[in-house]
Amino acid sequence: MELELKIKMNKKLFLRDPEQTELGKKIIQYSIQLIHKNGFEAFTFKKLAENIGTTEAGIYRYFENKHRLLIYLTAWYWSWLEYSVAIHNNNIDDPTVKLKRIINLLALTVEDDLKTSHINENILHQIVIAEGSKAYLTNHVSEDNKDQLFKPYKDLCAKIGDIILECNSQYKYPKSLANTIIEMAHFQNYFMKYLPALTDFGNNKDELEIVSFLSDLVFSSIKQK
Amino acid sequence: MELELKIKMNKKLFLRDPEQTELGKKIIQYSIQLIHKNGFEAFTFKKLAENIGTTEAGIYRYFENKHRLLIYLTAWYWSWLEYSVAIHNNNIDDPTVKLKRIINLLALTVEDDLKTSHINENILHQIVIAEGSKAYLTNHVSEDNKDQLFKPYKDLCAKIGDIILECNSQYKYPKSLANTIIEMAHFQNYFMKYLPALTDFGNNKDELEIVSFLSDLVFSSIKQK
DNA sequence: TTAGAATGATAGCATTACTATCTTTATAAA
DNA sequence: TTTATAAAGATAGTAATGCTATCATTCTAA
Repeated sequence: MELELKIKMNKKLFLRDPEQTELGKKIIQYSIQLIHKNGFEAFTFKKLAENIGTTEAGIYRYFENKHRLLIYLTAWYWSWLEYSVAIHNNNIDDPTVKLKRIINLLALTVEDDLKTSHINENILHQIVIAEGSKAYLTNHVSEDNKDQLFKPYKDLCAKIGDIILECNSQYKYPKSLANTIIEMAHFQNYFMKYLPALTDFGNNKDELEIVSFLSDLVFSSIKQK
Repeated sequence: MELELKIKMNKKLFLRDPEQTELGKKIIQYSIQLIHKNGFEAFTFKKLAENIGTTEAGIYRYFENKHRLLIYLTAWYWSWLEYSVAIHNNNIDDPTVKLKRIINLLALTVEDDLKTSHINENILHQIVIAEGSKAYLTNHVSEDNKDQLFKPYKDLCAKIGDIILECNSQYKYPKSLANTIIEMAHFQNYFMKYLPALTDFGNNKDELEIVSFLSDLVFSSIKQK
């Protein structure tokens, strides 16, 4: 059985839908590689075009600019993660267990999903860790937000927030705690790798320690007094 | 009584010390204004030079590039905040009180410190909220870290971590919790302003709610079982 | 008075971030 | 079979960005 997974993306994210053509898929595939390799600042459409074997103008037919492409990639990732969370929490009733699984999904190394042949989720996860916040930390965040570009991120936060409320319906900050889990899963991972003095995880660089930290943080917060 | 406060900065942050000359101080002063106004991406040395009434090449004598200037500004801010924390917690014994005051300093609107005439701390705080993480979210974070460019941030984290341990010497993640407080104070502020659906603070946009959220998060985590 | 440091003025250059246009190729309907 | 039309290729061009270099001027401190 061979399955293929397609995520429906907001049309404002692109000029031409990259999922619909071979070149489009290559743009996604190679941009993930390149951004991961050189970082978002050093990434240009010219270099991407050279890697793919097409022209700069060709890329511009799909994405307005590299920032839009970054938003596309992160939005795709959050959508995929929400789907992934749904799968992993299927048939689970205990909200505590659900929350723990979410923390695992956020903090542990992601495996490549074979149902999306041109997207390497493992690398995309690393991009989201290192570059993800740049998607919304811009001067045009409000306009982008009006265009619903951050909806997948918000949706995931909302879902996690609901599970937090399932754990404790009295807890006052489910959404803020949800985005704290997400952001901190990524920040601790980044700090552990590149600025280890900022964390308590020493040099063993074990992602399970991040899970422990986050679990402790979350469950002590939402447990009833 | 008129006081002046000077913060000693790591020499690798600049080519020529901006605190030593009039032009240098103007670079700091106007870069804060411009980055705040247009965002870091749209900020260029050319525009800065035009605003100051000097030339692009003149700015390059002080800073290697705009990213170094951003690191300088954030590093300066963290140093100033550590000093500010020290002042506010002077003569306080109860570590719980100290921690609460730190959360207030991080999450509430900062007032301009008149002891630093060319730096508007209120605006700089807003820059650190919106652009601060870009200082270390780069491909050259490790080299920059070797040059100690992030020391002020680390120092502040370490100080906060120590106070967390004063509250509960058994708590396992003082440093990670410290950077969580710092980052989340800023992220919640940013989300409240620009992506309010992500938070539980509704439309009243009261920074005191962030203080409540963070206090709840921190003190439920470190309270002994 | 004179050497050194800082600044001003100007030039130049490779790269980036696009936009435009024209041609070719593939596909699918008339 | 012809004929639209959509996608891609090829090429050019342009303003802005991110620098570096040089030479002249001013200002200050020995």
